[in-house]
Amino acid sequence: MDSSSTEAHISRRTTIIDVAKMSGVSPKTVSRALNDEPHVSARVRQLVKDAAAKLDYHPNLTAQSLIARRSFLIGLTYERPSPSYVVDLQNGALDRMHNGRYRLVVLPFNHASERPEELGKLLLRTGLDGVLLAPPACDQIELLDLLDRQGLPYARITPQKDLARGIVITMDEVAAGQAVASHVLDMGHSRVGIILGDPAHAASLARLEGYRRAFAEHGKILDENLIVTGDFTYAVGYDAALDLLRRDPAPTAILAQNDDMAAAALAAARALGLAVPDDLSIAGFDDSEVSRTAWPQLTTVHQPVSAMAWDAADRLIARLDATHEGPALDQRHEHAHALLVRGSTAPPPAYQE
Amino acid sequence: MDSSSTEAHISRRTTIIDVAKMSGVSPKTVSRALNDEPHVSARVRQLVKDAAAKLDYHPNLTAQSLIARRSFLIGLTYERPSPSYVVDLQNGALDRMHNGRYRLVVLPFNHASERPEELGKLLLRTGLDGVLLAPPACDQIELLDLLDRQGLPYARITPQKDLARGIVITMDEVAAGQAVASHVLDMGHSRVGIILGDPAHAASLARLEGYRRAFAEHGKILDENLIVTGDFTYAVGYDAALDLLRRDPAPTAILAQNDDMAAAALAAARALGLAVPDDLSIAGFDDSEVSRTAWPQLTTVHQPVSAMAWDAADRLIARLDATHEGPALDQRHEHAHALLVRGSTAPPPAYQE
DNA sequence: CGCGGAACTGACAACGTTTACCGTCTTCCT
DNA sequence: AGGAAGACGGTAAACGTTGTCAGTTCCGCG
Repeated sequence: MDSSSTEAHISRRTTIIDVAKMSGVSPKTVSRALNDEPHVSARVRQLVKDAAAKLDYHPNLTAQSLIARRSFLIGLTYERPSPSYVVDLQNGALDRMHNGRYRLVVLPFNHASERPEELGKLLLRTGLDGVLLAPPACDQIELLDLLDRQGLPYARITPQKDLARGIVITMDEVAAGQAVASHVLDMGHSRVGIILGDPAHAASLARLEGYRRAFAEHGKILDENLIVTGDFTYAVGYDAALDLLRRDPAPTAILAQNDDMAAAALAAARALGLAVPDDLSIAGFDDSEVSRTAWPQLTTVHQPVSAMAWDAADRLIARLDATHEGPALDQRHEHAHALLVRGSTAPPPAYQE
Repeated sequence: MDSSSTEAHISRRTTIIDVAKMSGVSPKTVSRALNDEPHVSARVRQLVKDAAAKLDYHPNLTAQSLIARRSFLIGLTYERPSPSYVVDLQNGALDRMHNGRYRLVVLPFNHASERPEELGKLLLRTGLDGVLLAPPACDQIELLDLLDRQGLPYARITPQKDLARGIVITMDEVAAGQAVASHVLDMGHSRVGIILGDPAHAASLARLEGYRRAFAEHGKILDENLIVTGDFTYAVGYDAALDLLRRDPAPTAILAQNDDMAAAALAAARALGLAVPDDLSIAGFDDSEVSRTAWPQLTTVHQPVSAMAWDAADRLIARLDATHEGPALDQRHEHAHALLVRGSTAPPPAYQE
């Protein structure tokens, strides 16, 4: 009647002993055969593998971990960014781990900057072999100190500070910011509103620095009053955009530091009756899904999130699998950004014929 | 010079033995003290805790797992759905596990319907205690058979078939489909185009059944020629919408089976010069992020993904933590949908004054 | 002053696998 | 025939923790 009652029986998982008995060899030979070690004849190896298959035997990972002194768990920690960013990170990392022995544990953690040691405790408590640190955790020096002290290896994805520390996967945020700003300035815009991301992310300031360089390069002045602070979320971005657009005179272009906030600016513009890109140009950042599903599609900067996560996982795993005498691996790798010009940017109204 | 050379030293993790030595009691007592078990005097308990804190001691989870015969790992498997759906699932499940001993391992797997036993092998090989199955894996009977045979507990999120099997968290997809279709029909639409999701997801057909009921209820005919098949992705949804909108006469409303495809329909409508909702009404499904960041915001059906994932994790954990003699828990839980009427739907052109 | 019982503590085995070391028995080569 | 290399098994130990059980201490009470 109750299907769960059947499993109340002795449902002991099959162990290596069972396989040994079935194939008529010693447990140790089973181990050797299944792990493709030498000193096993082809006949016995096949015998063992058949028996294992028939019994649906899967070696107990926990026991293997205990003896290997590794959990084969890699953590990924991030802080409420946009869903597509998270998924890109995960997919990149998982793609690298595919068919490996490692498993990916997700560990979102908010407000890492305010309580780094709490995050550190979480990471330690989780029993990881290594951890992938996305912004802003990758820039929490206190956290890095703790991890170093406890000997937990980490790979940092797009950190902005202390770039000599640990495995570092970067993108030149300054150059990326400069590229998108130059694009807008090239088209003739001068009054440019800026919606910053979360100030806790060092990337926000790096991108702003890029904007400044573009302005300097073009001999134009970046109006500090047109810089407002967001936090990478749509809701706050919407208010920030409304704030900017109600200025007099209003900016003719808005640079948002991620696509979600750019999409919010798009909505704010529509609410005020402004056409994009004819009345107002909007550029985002990240090349996330929303930049493609928005209308018009957003001009943005492609951030190779998946590729960086892949790389981070790759180097972290290389580090974990390295025999300790091996030569130090190069710890740093820089990825290229790419400006994607789409439909949300155009010359300012005055310039149109 | 090379910072990694320092860790080549004996960086043995601190064990319970170290704590025992430091506090001058037996390892067993340390274990008891730290786990807040009885039979330890307050004095000794404090002594041990102090020593543990001073040594930054964290018990080895692997060893604990070995003896508990549990890995404290819960898997989540899903198949390339929209990022916000994945993130909602994860957040819901993680929210339940917060501060528990369980950890969430993500296991995306594509084309589960074509090779269920491969997915099963992956789940088994990963050493999980239990697994959360999102669509369409939750409806792969072959997979459920394999998991049952191996005794791996699972919770199914919004399955459509075999609802008596395992832990089942459902939403009435038929009723949800009926609700959104009724909304559109109520406003006076008759020529309604439909963009189905991936046919491998049983939910696609359930929602369609709901549409049919709404049409029947309103005494209207659902034109089978206006049903096109998508796969839940934006790109395919775009082509499907273009296909529908080029019919003569074109539909005055489109029901898309998820928000991504609805956003694509929005873009397709704009490409053809149609205004939404004045010329064309569009409704989505899921209440995902894109339904809020699109413009106009999409009328959609809220699917309580996070809440369902929370529930799935909750019941799965209850099952895992249950002493085997405990009474059978209720295995089924149904969540309510909610129709969200937003800006993308309005009466058809002929009805407007 | 001794006794019963509760409270506390520790020795030992166990979880399932791999590693180490050594011994035996084939097999095949010269 | 002698010898060497390869194949395999036995036994023991290890990984770090907790369950079992027996032992010790401490207390109040007769």
